[in-house]
Amino acid sequence: MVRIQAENFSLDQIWQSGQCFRMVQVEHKESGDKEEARYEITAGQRYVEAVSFNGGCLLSCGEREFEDFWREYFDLDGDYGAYISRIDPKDKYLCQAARLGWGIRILRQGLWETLVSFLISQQNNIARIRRCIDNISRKYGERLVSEGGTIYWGFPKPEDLAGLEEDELMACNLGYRSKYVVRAARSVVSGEVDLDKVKGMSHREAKEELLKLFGVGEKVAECVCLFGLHHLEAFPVDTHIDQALEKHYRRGFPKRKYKGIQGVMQQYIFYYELHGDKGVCFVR
DNA sequence: CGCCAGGGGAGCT
DNA sequence: AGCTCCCCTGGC
Repeated sequence: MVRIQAENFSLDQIWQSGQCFRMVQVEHKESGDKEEARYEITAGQRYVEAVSFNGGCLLSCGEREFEDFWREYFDLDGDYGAYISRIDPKDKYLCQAARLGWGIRILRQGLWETLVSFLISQQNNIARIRRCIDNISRKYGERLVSEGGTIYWGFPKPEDLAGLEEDELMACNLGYRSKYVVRAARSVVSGEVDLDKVKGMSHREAKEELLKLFGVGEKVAECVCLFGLHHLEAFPVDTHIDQALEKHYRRGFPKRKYKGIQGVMQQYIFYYELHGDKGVCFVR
């Protein structure tokens, strides 16, 4: 077991931020002041179970596995306090958003995995996105067993999907997005789009490269850059963000002020728009 | 059954 | 840049 107790880190908020569709909340208890939740997290070919409580969380892995993978995955070396301190105190809206989403981290998810996830995300709701990804993992991913004996499925690799018919993933409930995923897999396998090269590119270059893929537009490309490449300057604009900008930033979001970390601010806003009305505010 | 929304995109002008 | 049309499911 590894205990994570860091400033500006909340597993619950990360889950609620909806950036990872392979993080599943399996239990949620609330009694008085205490709040506790259990999660199953799959990333790439790895799996871990987690319990969150007021003040931190526990991971079901050893120190070695944690240092090897999860520390980076959760972006625990990022200084989110520094990001938050850059927020303009006069921007009450953003201050409040960050006050609510103080524990969000931009997870460092795998590039291919993120690409497929957000191809599936378009015109789709989060519950179904999760189901879709679970379906393709079960059908085309590798069956693996955790140290604790839990069976889980790794994320299918491009080669696992490139040979399918374009509509074959409809059986996994992807709907019309099936051909986006299959074509993306083919483009990657053929080398038409080299994901390893994309990893070394600037944000502008990477985005341009991703936009070559059928089914990848502006919004999906920015999401892939933010969550799959950790380009913190990426600023995905979906329907929620668009509405928020309309309401609070009539002259456009002041990206200059937050140069290099616009993506973090985007997450605070996104989270606030989705959960702000529920009054969710975990005690620090 | 119809209607519509769900973290858009392609293909036009 | 803005507009239309389109794709598939699930909920009502």
